[in-house]
Amino acid sequence: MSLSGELVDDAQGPVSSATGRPLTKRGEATRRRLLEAAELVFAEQGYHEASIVKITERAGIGLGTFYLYFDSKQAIFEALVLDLNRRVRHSMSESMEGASSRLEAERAGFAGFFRFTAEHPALYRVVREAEFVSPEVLRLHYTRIVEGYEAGLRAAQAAGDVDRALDPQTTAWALMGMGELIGMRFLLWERDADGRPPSQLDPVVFAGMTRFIDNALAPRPGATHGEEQA
Amino acid sequence: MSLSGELVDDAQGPVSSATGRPLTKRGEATRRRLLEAAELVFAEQGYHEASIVKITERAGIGLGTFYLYFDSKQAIFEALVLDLNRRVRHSMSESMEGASSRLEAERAGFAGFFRFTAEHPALYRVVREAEFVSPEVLRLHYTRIVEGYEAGLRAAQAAGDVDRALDPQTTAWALMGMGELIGMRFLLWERDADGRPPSQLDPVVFAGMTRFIDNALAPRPGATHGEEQA
Amino acid sequence: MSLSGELVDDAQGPVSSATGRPLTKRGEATRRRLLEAAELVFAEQGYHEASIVKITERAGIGLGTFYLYFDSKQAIFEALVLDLNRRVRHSMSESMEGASSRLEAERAGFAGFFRFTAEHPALYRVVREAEFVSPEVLRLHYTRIVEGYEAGLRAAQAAGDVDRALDPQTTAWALMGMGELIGMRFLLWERDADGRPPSQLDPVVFAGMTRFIDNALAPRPGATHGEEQA
Amino acid sequence: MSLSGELVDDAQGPVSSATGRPLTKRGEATRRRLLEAAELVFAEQGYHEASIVKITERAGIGLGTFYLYFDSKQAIFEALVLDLNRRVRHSMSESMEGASSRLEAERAGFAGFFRFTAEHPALYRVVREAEFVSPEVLRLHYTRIVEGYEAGLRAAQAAGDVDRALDPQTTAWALMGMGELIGMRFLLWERDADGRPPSQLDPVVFAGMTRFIDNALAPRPGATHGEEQA
DNA sequence: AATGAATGAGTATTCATTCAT
DNA sequence: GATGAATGAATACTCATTCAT
Repeated sequence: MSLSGELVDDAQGPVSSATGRPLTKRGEATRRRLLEAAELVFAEQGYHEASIVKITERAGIGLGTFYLYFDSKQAIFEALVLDLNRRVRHSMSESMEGASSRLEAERAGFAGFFRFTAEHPALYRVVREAEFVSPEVLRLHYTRIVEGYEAGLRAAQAAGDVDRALDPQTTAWALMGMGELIGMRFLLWERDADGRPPSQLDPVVFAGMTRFIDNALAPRPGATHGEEQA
Repeated sequence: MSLSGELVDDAQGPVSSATGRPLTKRGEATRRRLLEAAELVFAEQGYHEASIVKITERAGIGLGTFYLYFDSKQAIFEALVLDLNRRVRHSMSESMEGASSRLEAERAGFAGFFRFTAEHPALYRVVREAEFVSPEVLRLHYTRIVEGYEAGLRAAQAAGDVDRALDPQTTAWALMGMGELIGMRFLLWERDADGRPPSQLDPVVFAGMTRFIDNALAPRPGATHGEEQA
Repeated sequence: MSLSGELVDDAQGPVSSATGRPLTKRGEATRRRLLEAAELVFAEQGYHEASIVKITERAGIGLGTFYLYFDSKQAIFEALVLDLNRRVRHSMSESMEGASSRLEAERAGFAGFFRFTAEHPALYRVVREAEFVSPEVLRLHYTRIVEGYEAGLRAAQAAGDVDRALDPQTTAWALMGMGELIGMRFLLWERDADGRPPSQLDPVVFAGMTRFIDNALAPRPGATHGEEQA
Repeated sequence: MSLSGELVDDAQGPVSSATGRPLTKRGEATRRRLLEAAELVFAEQGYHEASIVKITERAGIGLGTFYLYFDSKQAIFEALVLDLNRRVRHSMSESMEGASSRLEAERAGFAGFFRFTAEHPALYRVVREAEFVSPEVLRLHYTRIVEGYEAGLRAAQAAGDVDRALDPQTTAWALMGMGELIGMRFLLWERDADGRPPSQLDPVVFAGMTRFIDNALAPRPGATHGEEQA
């Protein structure tokens, strides 16, 4: 009911909301402009303050045109969350490429996450409001990111790079939570002398976080093999 | 603009919103009923779906009466967040009393946080929506909790119970984020076979989290004295 | 689904659409003004062209107030049809009082029907559009009137005043149809030299119709006893 | 204002709505498909719920193409009413052919009318809604049918087959009204055990109606020659 | 101290019609 | 001849807030 239509991730490319037909090149461009405008408007005003009129004005298209591409306000919101999710994960894996070690990769992933957060404050605000607008899509968002962490952790544990006594799922969610609140506090709330948001995390904070994560994940000499689990 | 009136925490007790006079005993009770109804309604429906009519009906009070106690919908929302914040911190310090060690206390604090979260899902939902409704009060909420963590961490570092290389502020926000997402994922999203939410954290998860925190905070043999800081 | 709420005919008096409570005297008056405005607006513009704003402006009350009394545009429409139905039947039975014979009463009933039609062209237009807006209420309208005719016919047949070979139900619907189209053609479509609608049926037409009905209903010498009936 | 363009009955065959030129054979077919689709859509949804998109989709034709054949939604509606009117009158005269007497013909005409009504419920719904969409075309519809009745009645009166005291015009409208309401009640509202509409009038009803008409029209021994008129 | 009738600004959504291709 | 993307005017309905009682 809540998810308008299915949650399929545009596997075969976007289609017209009215006719169900695949979009022409012109249509594709219009849809993209709507999504970009929506990102800005939702980020600035939040879901409820945002309005279709504001979005279409920002996109420079007619009001009615909106409904050729999205069924409803909720529908574009969900499409936007999924779109941002895809992009943040892309940003994270890009950062991780070429890392020399597991831990290095984990760190790089975080850096990618923070970079994206700083560049797209929308992601943050939009996702938090999703809790009430579209719980399913919110879960999808978190779960997809967490699954990436979790897979990395399991591999690192197998390789002996990460403490085997840690529960990978719990740990993955813990890392997700850390990233979220630290991004919120030190990127989104912070303002420099000119009142402008920082473009990257303060080095002290980043170092502190790295230390924290390194400590938490490092294999412990005493612990032999994950016997605490379950 | 956003904070209706000041954010003072009712230091001298609540006053009539209309006359500014302190409340009589009867008025006090009416105000309390409104806050309790608001907690339920906001938790179930979220800020925007909630309405003054729903709150007053739930409280068994006339619509007009509402404005004798609160200036606006936003005002009762802010009062509610502050109230919940006071109570969750109370729950945490209660849990920490009688802890034998610093680390023990930290763990107990987390347990108190999760207990409160499980018992008051309202806190969680209400706080997440506060981002858009009243950013100031949201910051106050997080900051107050984090300050507690941070003070504890500094003391523990001084006593040598916690790794001195960790930045206390960063670490405190990291812990807050962990608690928030783990509470969300494993308390609020989880459902047992009967579709009912769990009343406490799954032991595996709690153990995994404890291990994670213990690892992260434990003093490292190699590190001598916080020289990595800034 | 179509009938908003139930079709009960305000047996215990109208209630607030919002709270479900019975109306105060002031509320009662407001509701009456809305119904009167609705009769005019629906009659002039038809259901679809009519709008809540037009109705409330005509009634001289605020837009939002409308929804204190009716759940929707359809709801006031249905209430109006039922109200008009009650009144036309009242007008008909009033006309029939004191008729010296069965046939006389039947004729008087028709006269009452036409009088009401001439005074309330709304009835006619509103009812015809009801076919699409609220089929149930339309059926109720016709059925209630027809039942009156039918009961009269049965009694008259028993008394030997009406041809016993006639099927009372079919005959009742035939009479209803006659009345409707003759009212439409000779009252609602007709205009005098000044372009004004007539306030009563042209005597030629009324006489023609009376002759037609008298012929149709009069007991036939040849027919012995309603053996044609089902 | 209401009649889009003139009400001429396509006397010289349909023309392009855009160029005003007569249609090619291909164009003719497209126009016909549009009218057929319109009959279905208007009948199922009524005028206002119907939309050009629904009609063109049903016709398997591009949206823009519609305006090559009709100026507006109202224009196709009017064309449709006129088309149905032509066909119902055709159906009626077909039925009347070969009737042995005037009264027989009258009865056969009714049978034809009901047959058409049962087969084209569209006629009924579309016509009733026409009251608000296009009053002129509605009048044309009724008037054309009534004129047929009236002519027949005059001839029958001249031949002494019908009571000369009846006013032919009034009687014709009375018959029209009877047919309409009886068709509505016993064809369109009726459903058999399987919920399907009947394909013809119930014999009891038809017999009852025949008796009613026969009574009404039969020459009365007492009445000499229409002296009651005016 | 309490009430609830009245208000009207604000918003999502629909659809007939146009026009560039 | 045919198409369908784009348009924006129009409308039902909600709800925080006021105020007379």
